[in-house]
Amino acid sequence: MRATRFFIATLKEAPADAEIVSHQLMMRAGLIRRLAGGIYTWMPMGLRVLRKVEAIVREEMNRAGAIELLMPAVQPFELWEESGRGPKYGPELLRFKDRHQRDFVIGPTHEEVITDVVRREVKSYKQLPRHFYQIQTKFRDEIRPRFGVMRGREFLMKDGYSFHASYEDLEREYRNMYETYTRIFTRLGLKFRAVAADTGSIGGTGSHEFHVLADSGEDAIAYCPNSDYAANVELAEALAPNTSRLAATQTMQEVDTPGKTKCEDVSALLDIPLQKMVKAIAVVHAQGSFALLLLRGDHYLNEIKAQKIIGEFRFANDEEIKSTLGCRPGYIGPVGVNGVAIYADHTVAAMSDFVCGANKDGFHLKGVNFGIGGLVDVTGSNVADLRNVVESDPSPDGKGMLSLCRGIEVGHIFQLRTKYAEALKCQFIDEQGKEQVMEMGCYGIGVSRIVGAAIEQGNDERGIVFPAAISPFEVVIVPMGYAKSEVVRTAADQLLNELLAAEIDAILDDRDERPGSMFADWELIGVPHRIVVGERGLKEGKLEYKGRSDADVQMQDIGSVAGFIKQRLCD
RNA sequence: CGGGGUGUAGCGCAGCCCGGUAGCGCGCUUGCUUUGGGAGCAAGAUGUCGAGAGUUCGAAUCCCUCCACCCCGACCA
Repeated sequence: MRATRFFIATLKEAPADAEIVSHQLMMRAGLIRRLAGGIYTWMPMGLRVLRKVEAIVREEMNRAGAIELLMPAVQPFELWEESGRGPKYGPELLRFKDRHQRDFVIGPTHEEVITDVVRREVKSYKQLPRHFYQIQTKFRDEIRPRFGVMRGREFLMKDGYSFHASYEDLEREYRNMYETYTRIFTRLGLKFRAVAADTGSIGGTGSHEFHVLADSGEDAIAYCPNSDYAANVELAEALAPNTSRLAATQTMQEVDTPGKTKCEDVSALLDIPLQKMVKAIAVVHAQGSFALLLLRGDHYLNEIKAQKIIGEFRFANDEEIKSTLGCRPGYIGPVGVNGVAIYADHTVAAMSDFVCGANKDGFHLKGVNFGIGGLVDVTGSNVADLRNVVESDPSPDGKGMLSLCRGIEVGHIFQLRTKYAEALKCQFIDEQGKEQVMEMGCYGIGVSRIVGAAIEQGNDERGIVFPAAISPFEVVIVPMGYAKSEVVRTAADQLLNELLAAEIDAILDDRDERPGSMFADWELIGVPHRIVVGERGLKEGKLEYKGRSDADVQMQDIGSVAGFIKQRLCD
């Protein structure tokens, strides 16, 4: 490829609406342009990246035995009524009517359509198992599209659906996909981690998310460095402490803490460690009853866990707190409250001689103990895992301590079991001639999101640092004075031909720009390898090589460059 | 949807409070010079000031309505 025949659309400044680095860099490098909220054009440079990701995904899916097909983006709404998902999906499902006033949707996912295909085409156990997948544009009318291509409304996704005669076979395919996804993300050159995910109503161990690790990721992940345990912090279990509660040694005492409404402030004022503090969070149940959730001073509430224990709730507002407890938020405590349910985190239940709010503005209590002086003891179902795990909590698999990191969800595999097959009557005849409902799995990869995630993971002050596998070009040739110097022009043209002949995806920047702006452009775009052709080096029969993240250049003999690059790309 | 904010040239912004000539930087066009890290000089082009209605002799500026976009919260690849 030659730059003058391609389309390079770099920008010095990023549009103001691009918030995170990957979005800014994708705009600046001319990979994408915005059409409407959450809807982007993939410019030629960006499309090359997208296609490379797609190709790797396709290759590995095919190798894993999945069969590609392509389903319509437009689906009749009836199918969604049949599966019962129409109402549940709600406004995220983009609906419209055709000229005959028939209801249609633009597909946000394809469980219904694929199940409809399979229920019509697959009748016998002899045709099972089958795994169909497609790489296709989806539309989800997100409440808040943001982060460019990472949470767009229109996006490219690989979605696969497998059908089985037995649960055992579904499990086999699930493991197959776990391994396939691992291969895909490895080939893409990304740092990633598979984490256990919520399986909702279906339960079991049947769901994993694949996260690209990046500090800016939206999800917090807890993992054990000594084992393969990893889970979304939303799910990661905080084990109950294995030490039992110590006997009380102090008597309860009111202390003056004017203006100190945060655990950290009270801890500093009283010179008592945060780990001896208890915070109480006031919530209101769906039925209207009040409850207090007790957490250690340095821990944070996990709303998902709490919801599972106490049911739907919302946070109490200031007036409700005032009228029920008689104080402002910041001074809430569990002592002397009547008719208010108290739920304690495991850690809190094992505490003694602690500090908490006095339910009186400007005061806290110290030397507080469960079962003494107006504080009921907490036992049984009122003690639960209510908090987010923190760094160095014990790993639930008992193999060491947890570490935390952040990730971007780019893949999700799920054992659907018979949820859709049942609703849509997707059945087959088994060996005994009996009609059975198929077991299903589904497996998604956010293809366009991967591009954003890769950039989020690989960038520096100069721009994108692409893994070679998905860079728009593998090598760029930057000539010094292409228009002026015939030696340079000849050498550059010849090198381009050599690289292309060696099946290296190379581009020659023949724009005759000033060197500075060519260097800046290609560093912004993130091409991993660069060769400079200049009269200076040519005199000695040498070309200059620099890797995108290298500190220095190195000189290579003109004849050995193609081989050298080939070697680099294999590393 | 709730809360906050922004719409002025392709991009980044000033002007708005206090109404009166539409402005800056980058980019773009032309010419000359320059050519190993986003060049210099000179000359140009580009705007329904988000849309509509209103107040006024006069509105980018004040008032109202709408629209779009962004940020913070509940979803997901």
